[in-house]
Amino acid sequence: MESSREGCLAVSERVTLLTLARDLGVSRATVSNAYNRPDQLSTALRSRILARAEQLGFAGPDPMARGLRSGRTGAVGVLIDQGLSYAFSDPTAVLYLDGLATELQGDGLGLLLHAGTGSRTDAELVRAAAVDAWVIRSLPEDEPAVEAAVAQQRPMVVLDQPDLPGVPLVGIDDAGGAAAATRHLVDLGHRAVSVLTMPLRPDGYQGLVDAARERYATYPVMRNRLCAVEQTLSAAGVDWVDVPVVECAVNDLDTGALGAYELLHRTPAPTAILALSDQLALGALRAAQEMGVTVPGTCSVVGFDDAPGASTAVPPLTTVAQPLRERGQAAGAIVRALLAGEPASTPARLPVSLVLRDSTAPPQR
Amino acid sequence: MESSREGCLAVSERVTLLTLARDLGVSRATVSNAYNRPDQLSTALRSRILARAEQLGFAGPDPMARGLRSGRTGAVGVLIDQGLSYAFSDPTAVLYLDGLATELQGDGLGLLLHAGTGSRTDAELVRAAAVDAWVIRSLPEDEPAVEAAVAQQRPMVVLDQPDLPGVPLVGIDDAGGAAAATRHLVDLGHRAVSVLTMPLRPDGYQGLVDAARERYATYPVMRNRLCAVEQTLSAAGVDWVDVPVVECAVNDLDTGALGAYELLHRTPAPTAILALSDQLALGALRAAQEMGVTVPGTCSVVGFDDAPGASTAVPPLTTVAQPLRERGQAAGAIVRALLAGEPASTPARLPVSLVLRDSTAPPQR
DNA sequence: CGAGGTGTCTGAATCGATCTAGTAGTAGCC
DNA sequence: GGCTACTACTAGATCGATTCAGACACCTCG
Repeated sequence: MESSREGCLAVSERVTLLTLARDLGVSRATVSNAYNRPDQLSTALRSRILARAEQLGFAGPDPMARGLRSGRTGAVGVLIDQGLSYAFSDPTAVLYLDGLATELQGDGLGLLLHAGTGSRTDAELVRAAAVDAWVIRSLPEDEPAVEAAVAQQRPMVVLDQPDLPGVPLVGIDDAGGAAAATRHLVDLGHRAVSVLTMPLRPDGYQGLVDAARERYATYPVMRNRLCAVEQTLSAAGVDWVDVPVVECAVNDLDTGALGAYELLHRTPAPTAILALSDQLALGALRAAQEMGVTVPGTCSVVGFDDAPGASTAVPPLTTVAQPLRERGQAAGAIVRALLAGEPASTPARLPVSLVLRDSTAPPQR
Repeated sequence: MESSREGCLAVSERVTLLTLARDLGVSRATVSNAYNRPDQLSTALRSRILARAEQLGFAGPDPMARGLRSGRTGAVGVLIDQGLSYAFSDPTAVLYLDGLATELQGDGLGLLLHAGTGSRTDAELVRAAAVDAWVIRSLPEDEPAVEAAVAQQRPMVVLDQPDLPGVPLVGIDDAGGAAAATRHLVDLGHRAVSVLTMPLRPDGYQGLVDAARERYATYPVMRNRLCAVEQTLSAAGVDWVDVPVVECAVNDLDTGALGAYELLHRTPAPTAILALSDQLALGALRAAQEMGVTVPGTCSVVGFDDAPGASTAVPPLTTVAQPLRERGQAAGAIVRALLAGEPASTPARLPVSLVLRDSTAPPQR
């Protein structure tokens, strides 16, 4: 018998498995088993251990030590772009996170959020993060934080972009969706189409996009969608050099409105604006309203995502619908599979569908 | 010299500090220093180590082991209620998280999100989470996950509720705000006031609140606000038993509308609805509109929070403004201080202010 | 009676780093 | 030469658990 006099709550030392074991005169292994393998000891001893642990203020095995030994932390790293404020303000991002969290919660996994804003320090944070797996959504191809995550050699899933070799990707048929939206406008008779795009590079650029910038965009999703738009328009006899493309530095309503102003002020005025996200499309609706441009009378507007808000916009937005929450769940399911040691059943790209509402119509003559 | 033949990328074994040290013929301490204390070794050796590490695919010291030894993980646990989907859909919660993240990002801390939904398994997750500190927002007093977090004996900060002994709390003057809003209605001449409240207990109850439920609410913030409303109305000569209070099971627009329907259908009809959150107030606006009740003509509506959306509502909402993002930042600052070993400078409750807009007016005669 | 089982519990190795104290080696200085 | 000062690096203890291979007692069955 050693010092520990009676059951007083000693303020001094930290209580560990060892402390508890000594106090009770059993081995560390037994105390560990009391927590992790109830079948390995008598229920009597187990409850004695648990009771004493409670008395001494022992909150259970140290998560860090346990993690080191067993190789699991119970956290999945989530890499988002632009910082949390942006991620939370983008409804499509919220739905993704929600789907992901829902899927992982069942396995007792929490989400460790980290931003990838292009800075070196982000990469440092990622390098130092103790997670079981990484889920990355919509980051540019050359993001340092992504490289840091890849270097950790842990299970990993990417949503949308970037496309990393050997890493399962959950994505949609971007080209198909963009083509369908474009074709819809073409079929209505539009030829003076303008395009509003999300960032092509994370450099804060706002304004008209030239061919070089388009070709060397580091966000492959936007590259693919733009490319599909170009092809579809070309096939309809519209020369791509005559199609103004404005890049919005931020994917939100205000910036979308800003970009739309620029497009609507050009001559000849566009008869249709094809926005590559609903946030931008909603911004375009607002800009049009403020400029007295009727939609779809004077100018049609098409979005992409079918985010919440698209259907209740005025007018309701014609857009390319994609399964937003389901994508998050799909990513979560792959993470679970990978952590369970199963091979990732990389799903095909999820299908999209054009939803026709009231923001598009044939051009006025 | 041992096996490791040349610089080939051995697929087989995991590379650790030790592997690398052996490979280079230096000690583990030196390799560790190459990463953590560049000043402790010659730059020549350091770059040799780093180069070789890159070759062997060593991504830096294992975060878990480092965490065990140094007692830091670089993650702050965030406990939210109702699951992520809800947290992300509530704009006040998003602003809080944004402020918190902003404040912590600088110190290289990530956010580990966990939900406290009242279930035992949540508590297990919390117990097993490797974090440096906990930040809790708006959970009931008897939440098991909270107890689990407290038991960990780590630095901790609470936002709004619950009020835990010895734990710094960032909050606002709830009673003052509620009293101001009530007084405003009273001063306008309202006597038939109805109240719409957020959950008093996390049991999903929806409907009229009786005295017992009000008294034994496990969400102290709502308890306090209701209490202030009661006192202010009593002082104005309105008997509290005549004031219908409807509890909404979820703090969102739809549920707020539901609650408002119930209130507006009662006789005598209220001349004013005091909603204890802006989400509920916005729901009330919608319900009123759908019922053909004009606001503020037939019925005034007051909110609480000044959330985004309050000022652009139709009509713009009179509400109690509180510094939403700043609260998150304040919580983050306290966490940083605690982690730095400084004592928490518990701030006084942050001030609120009544913002008068167009949703309130004197009652029609 | 001995072989085999079962239920409990222990000892010691191990996870992969950090950190303190300390050893060489070199240089400066009187 | 002898002393201090400084740089560059190392050995070994340590963080707090998990886990596997037994040890021991007791029971059962042929």
